[in-house]
Amino acid sequence: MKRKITLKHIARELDVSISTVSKALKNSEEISQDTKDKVQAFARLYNYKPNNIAISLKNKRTKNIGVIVPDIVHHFFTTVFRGIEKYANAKGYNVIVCVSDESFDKEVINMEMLANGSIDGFIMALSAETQRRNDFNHLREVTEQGIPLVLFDRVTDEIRCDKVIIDDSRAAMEATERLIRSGRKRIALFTTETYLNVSAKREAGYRQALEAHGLPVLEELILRLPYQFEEESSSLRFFREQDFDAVLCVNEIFAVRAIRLAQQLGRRVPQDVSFVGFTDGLLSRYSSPSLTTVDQQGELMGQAAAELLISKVEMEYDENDARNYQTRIIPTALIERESTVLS
Amino acid sequence: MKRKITLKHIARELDVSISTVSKALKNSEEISQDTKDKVQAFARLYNYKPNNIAISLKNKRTKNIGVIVPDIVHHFFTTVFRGIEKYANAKGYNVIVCVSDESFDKEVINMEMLANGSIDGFIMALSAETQRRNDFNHLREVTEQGIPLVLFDRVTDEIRCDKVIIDDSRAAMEATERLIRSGRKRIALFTTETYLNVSAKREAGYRQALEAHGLPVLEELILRLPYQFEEESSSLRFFREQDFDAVLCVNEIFAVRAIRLAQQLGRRVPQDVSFVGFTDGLLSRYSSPSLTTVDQQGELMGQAAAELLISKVEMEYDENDARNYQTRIIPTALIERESTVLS
DNA sequence: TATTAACACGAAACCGTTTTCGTAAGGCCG
DNA sequence: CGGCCTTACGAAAACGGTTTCGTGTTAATA
Repeated sequence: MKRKITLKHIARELDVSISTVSKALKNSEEISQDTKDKVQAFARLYNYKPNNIAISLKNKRTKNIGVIVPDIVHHFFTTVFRGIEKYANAKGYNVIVCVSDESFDKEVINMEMLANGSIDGFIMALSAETQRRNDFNHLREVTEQGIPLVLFDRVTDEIRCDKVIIDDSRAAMEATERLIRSGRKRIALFTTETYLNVSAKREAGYRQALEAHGLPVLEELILRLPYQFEEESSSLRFFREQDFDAVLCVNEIFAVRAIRLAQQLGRRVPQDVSFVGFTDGLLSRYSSPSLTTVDQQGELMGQAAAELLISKVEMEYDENDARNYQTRIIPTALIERESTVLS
Repeated sequence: MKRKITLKHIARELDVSISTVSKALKNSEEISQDTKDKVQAFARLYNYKPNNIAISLKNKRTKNIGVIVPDIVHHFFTTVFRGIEKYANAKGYNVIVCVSDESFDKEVINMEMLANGSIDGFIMALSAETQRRNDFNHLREVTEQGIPLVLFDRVTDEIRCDKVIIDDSRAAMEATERLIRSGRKRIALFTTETYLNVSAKREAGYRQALEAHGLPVLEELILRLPYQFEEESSSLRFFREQDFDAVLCVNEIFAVRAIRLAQQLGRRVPQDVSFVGFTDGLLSRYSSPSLTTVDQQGELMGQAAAELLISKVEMEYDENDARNYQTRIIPTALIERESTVLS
């Protein structure tokens, strides 16, 4: 086993001091060319690489960023992660991922673990439970310590920090308008039961669109489903009891499941009922009929979040103090597919 | 901004030495109860938490594990990751994720970045390019340094280390037999064009099953598709020119796309053609007809990989040297859904 | 020849811990 | 009263780097 070689080893072997080795490897002016050549050759030969941990301790910079997401087996979050990872990697940063599993406690524990020097900053989307409890002390603690924080998608107004979101309400509004313009009159909304900021905003957009076009907002056409549900009884009942000609769903799973149900009940999609979802994942693309959906452009969000974070991390203290927090809004796009009739 | 407090601060404030503070916080016998109370109270008050980096440097243990996967927007890899993360977190480890993007170079760079002290061990699935080039020097380098390595799913025989895989060939064989038993005679195989170990093994299993049941292996019934393809022309041609009554696909995307195509061409699924895929993702579950598929149990794989790695990491040097490398085979299960006729 | 500047390098502090070892003070015993 | 053992703590080394500052040697200059 070839143990990792350190400056000390090189110094001893070449009979010079550690400082000389360190400087020689950085091509310092202070060191004679002879010595530099000797040291560099030796280092190359034994494949010397400085120890990241030691450097982190010295610089008080880890070149790691912490990402906390509610779930990782989730198309949207993985696309965001991809955007983060790409940008971070290009900037020489590594990414530590923690999954909160939608749990407040796990979110807190993970943050605390990472906040003790492991990372230079956080990028995160709040867990459902955190949003429900409205308790953000763990975030406040971190920002008060001067650790940069960027929130994305699932954000809160309670915390002052950089944020990256889509305009959920606007996207929902446009999606709803798309349905209205194609002649739909009784548009249902399938949303989540648990409290999520984004769901609330999408619902607001839906209501706005209906009102703006003089359509009544019918509460009985709003179906609230558990985030992860097994059987279809409640949606089935909804299909049986309600009369509607289009559905806006706050995610693609709701949409695809609803389409299946509609088809099983003999409704033609999109002729009898048309559907629009959120999140442009594999399901939207490959289900049949394929799903018209709001593309949240996760990769762009991730990249924007990483940009904001790293710029804050690398900023000198003075300018950082200016507290010029940004909220970046990533544009969305409605991707038209077979689940809506082309008007 | 409340800066992080260190042992030194506490020591200065309480007018004791750093060593005393350190020992007092660890409840050492050496320190009087009075002093311990004083120190602990102060530490709690100022929310002292030891600096992870300093501890890592001292212990030569980072409590980080490095995970390198070819892709993260990918159902199977995320389930594996979930398994890793859960187990690792429970054991007090954090996970640094790097995406090789199926590129050899990125894989090498990522490994080198992490190998210089950032992590205690690696869990990885090889990139397609690495498998094609058959170049594993970066892995060898890491293991020679004594850094534990666990390979999963995309593994190689060239490297001696722990491995976690499914029995791909057996799973493919069983899936094929399932089709044969339901009376299918001309079974096609849709596999990847690029060289992947797992695809090769699945193909072998497919061939074995046919031969075992006295069916001819028809090379023209094997379609090799690019890993990520846009348009369907080659599969379309295949559907037009070949005669088959079942298809085994090496992943769920190939399967779902093929099913769509079949339906568009007027074939009934599963009556005229039945399909079996690999990977039990959202697509398999929610497409219509839903897809019969081989569940690779990614979460179990991830957990097994993390178990193996952490046990090696925490093992004392002596026992580690025994070189008792394991290859764990995670059982697969064929999940029967609507794309095959129930026999 | 004395002064000085340039050169090339080393000593030491520092980042924040842990841990070994040394030691001052106090009490007990003979 | 001297020796010894506890008790309770501090000094210092160590982990692996970076960086500031000091210094010995040499060569150029006055």
